Amino acid sequence: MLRNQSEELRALQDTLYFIGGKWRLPIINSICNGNRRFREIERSIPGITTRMLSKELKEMEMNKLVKRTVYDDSPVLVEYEPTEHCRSFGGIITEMIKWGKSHRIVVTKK
Amino acid sequence: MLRNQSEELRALQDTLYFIGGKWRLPIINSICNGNRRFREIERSIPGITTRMLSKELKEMEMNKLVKRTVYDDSPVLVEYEPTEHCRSFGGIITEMIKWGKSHRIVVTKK
DNA sequence: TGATACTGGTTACAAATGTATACCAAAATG
DNA sequence: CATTTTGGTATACATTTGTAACCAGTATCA
Repeated sequence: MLRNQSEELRALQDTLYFIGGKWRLPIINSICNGNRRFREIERSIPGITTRMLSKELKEMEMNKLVKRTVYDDSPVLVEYEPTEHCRSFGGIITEMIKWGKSHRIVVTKK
Repeated sequence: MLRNQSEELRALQDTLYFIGGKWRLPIINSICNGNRRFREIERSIPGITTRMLSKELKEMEMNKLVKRTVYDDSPVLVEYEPTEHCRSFGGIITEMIKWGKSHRIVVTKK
């Protein structure tokens, strides 16, 4: 065995820790696909609630995954933009979309 | 925009649903790396508890991700083997290991 | 001129999920 | 004969997630 398994496992667990729950990646995907406003992102992700989106966006801002800008026109306008860091999940997301597409029958059978 | 975004999002969410919590992928990884026995898998994943491993393995058996065999020598010997389905997560795991390795500094800084 | 809906969220409570810890019987090891 | 290993289970507790209502400010519609 040439690969360092425990190093790989640690990298895998780090990534999973960073990705966290079930909403982080869909949100990253939505924002990277061009959605910018709170309700726009919310509507683009079936099943998410205001509470979870709000919570995730806050954490993602702290982790420099998104940049939050408030335009103080009246009414106020809030915009979320992806950072480079945010886009670094592209490979993982692509692989997951690929898996989901080719296993759709299996998943929906349940 | 040529890609079908809502179809991709659905595929992504299906995959996330299937992967579930934070232990499924490390377990798949461990078993695909050759670990076969309960305590062996447990020891190979830092942080996991007996309860979570037991719970996950049960679900994974139902979802045909692993094959559980009981060899009734005395003492009893239980073996978990990966199925083809299990190995289909290879691409996702590889991408996650890649991400974890290249972002280690960022993650450990927290 | 109200009534309704949309903006970006917050709050309180319930349900689900995860963690910690102890425990089990049978067999092997020291 | 005491400890360790096997493959787990049971119980209690903590954390996370989901449900639902609500908020002020503005815009839209009849």
